[in-house]
Amino acid sequence: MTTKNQAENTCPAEGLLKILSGKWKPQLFRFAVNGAIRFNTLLRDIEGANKQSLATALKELESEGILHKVIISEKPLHIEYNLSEKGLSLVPIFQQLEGIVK
Amino acid sequence: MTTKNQAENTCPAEGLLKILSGKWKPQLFRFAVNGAIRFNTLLRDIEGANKQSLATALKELESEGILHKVIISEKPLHIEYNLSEKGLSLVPIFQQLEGIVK
DNA sequence: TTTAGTAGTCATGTTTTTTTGACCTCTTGT
DNA sequence: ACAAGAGGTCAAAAAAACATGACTACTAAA
Repeated sequence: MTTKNQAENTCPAEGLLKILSGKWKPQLFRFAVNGAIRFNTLLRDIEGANKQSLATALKELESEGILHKVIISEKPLHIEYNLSEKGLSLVPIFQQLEGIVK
Repeated sequence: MTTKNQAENTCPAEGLLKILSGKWKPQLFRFAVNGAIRFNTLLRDIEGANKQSLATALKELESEGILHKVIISEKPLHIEYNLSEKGLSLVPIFQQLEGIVK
């Protein structure tokens, strides 16, 4: 008995799962769901988080097209990260996952 | 501006995400979706996989209630892992994820 | 009795991820 | 001029995840 020779065996969801499960990523995602997020605010609000990891996480979520980096050129010029379309499409998935956890 | 003081900040989906994203886990899951899986068969069929990691992955998926370990006391006695109810409920989530990857 | 298959464990080593702490740039407030 | 906040980077260390190889126990066939 052989478990189907799906030799070329890369689960399509795998990459996305990895991206979403890195340290701090789920939190970042959740914060982003209810509004734009900013670096130093996150650093203050997520206890235990550190610059480097947040920077990496944001960069990865951005490069995966889940967050958009926006430079707000106003009075004290700052940077915001918003959920993209792709990011939004993940919301129901998180909700389902939360439903399953119970 | 403070990103909502959801100080006690554990994303409910986080644990599940982590469980699903460990090495070989997505593959194990996929194999399990189309039928019971067995240790040595997996070891042969998943190229690159090693005993230790498979054992750990199976154990974790089992302890999370995603797989059930079944001892088949037949002729040459062996062990099978099947998707549980919880495991089945993850199937649509994987499908959605696959739809998003594109 | 030796070999082969199933289903692992254990100790160890390597690799990858995360964390720490120092440093940098730019802008605004005092 | 200097401090303080925003938004980082870099090198190095610590921690977590993965891989390797040796070994175990049981069963069955040669």
